[in-house]
Amino acid sequence: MPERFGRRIPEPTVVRLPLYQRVLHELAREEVATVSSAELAEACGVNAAKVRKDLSHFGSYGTRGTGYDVDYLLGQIQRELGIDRERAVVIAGMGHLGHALARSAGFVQSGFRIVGLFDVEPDTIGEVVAGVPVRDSSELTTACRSQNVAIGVITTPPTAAQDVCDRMAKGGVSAVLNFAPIVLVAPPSVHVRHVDFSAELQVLAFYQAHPDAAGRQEDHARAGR
Amino acid sequence: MPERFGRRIPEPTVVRLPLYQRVLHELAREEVATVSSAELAEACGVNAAKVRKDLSHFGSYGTRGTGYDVDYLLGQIQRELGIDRERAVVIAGMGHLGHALARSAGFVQSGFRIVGLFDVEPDTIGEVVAGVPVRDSSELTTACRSQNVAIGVITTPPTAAQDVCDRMAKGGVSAVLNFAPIVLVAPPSVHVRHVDFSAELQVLAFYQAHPDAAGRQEDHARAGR
DNA sequence: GCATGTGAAGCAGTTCACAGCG
DNA sequence: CGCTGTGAACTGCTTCACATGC
Repeated sequence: MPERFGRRIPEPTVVRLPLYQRVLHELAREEVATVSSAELAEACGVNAAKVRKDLSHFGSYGTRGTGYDVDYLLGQIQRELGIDRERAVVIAGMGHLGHALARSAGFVQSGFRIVGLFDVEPDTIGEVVAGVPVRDSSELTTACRSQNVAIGVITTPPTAAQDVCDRMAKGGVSAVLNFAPIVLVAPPSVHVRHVDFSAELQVLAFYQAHPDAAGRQEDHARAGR
Repeated sequence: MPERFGRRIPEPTVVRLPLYQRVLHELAREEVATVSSAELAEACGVNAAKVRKDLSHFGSYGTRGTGYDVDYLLGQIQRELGIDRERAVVIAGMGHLGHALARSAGFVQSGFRIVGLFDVEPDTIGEVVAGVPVRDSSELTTACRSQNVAIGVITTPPTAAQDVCDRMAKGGVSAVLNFAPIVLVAPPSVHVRHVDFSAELQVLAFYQAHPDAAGRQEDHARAGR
């Protein structure tokens, strides 16, 4: 077992945790009691050794000869992901994407609660989306501070994104999910992740233009069909 | 120079190409004539050596002592990304996210043209979004085939995603961008990329719960502020 | 002189393969 | 006997450092 605390988890492992979480959740709903690393790997489209190595970073949760107890493992992963405690989220930029995210089920499901929506358009301000009123972006910093916001989501146009990020950081937000196509500059205390649709499309386009250099398409299952 | 053709481009490099493309596009608009790898790296939040290595995979586009010609380099990258030719895209699942993507500027900008929208809800079918009528998902396969669709975008609920993916694959689509929280199984000829909002949030939550094991937050710039 | 292009070194994550244990 | 947990080997990306060339 790796020395607990001071434990340094590889980022690829962290990124796979939500995947394991979702699949285990599904198995739990199907009342499956135990899974082997091979079965879990199959369902996640990854390598079995990777699953075991990933899980081993957090301790020994399995039983040799049997596998992992689904409920217990699920609980451990959720604990690692900090899903037990609820986190306050704000969304800045209530265009189509902001609206879509505000109404999305995925947010609420995993302990994320939307406590604020922000925009600069007078027409949009005041509108109520998913039970939350849209406020003026100028209130962003104080709102984040007073409502103890953990995560800020940026769905503004790229020109406004840096400003909004600054306001969030100033309001004490320490994690930002950025959908604007721009490289954000943030203090080291703020963890930024970036999602870029058109970049994803361009990557797909690249592989279509270069079917030769496709490399292995990840180890995801892709049964003949 | 690496032997052209048979060239195998590392995936991390491919993923950075759209980033370089966007930043170069910006520089071109500002009428900047040349960039050094250091400047481009700074703007992209990556390491300068990485930029040079990435670009070197495609040939020698720079001038020693000077840097890279912005317009020329931009053109080369766009050619590599295959942005020159227009690609037909369909979106399946016209919920809030599907609507948002259909109206998104990012799609049209980079040579992606939406030629079809699909859903199963009778209320939604027939609606016209961004000038494109929503059709019944049962027409997906034939529509993909007849309109020579290159890329399929899946924004359906998770339960419908695999079915929709199968229909796309059957219709000759060779690239899929999946927003549904499910692991898709597709034939090897189909390249699948996955975007998962709530997974991203969970990753952020993990790092908040473990500020110790944050690792280096990428080499992205994060000036003191 | 200055910035590219690139071998070589370094490092991180993946995969193997098997000892250990239920 | 089966499956986990993990050292060791491997693979591949990143970073360094410098020769090369404008």
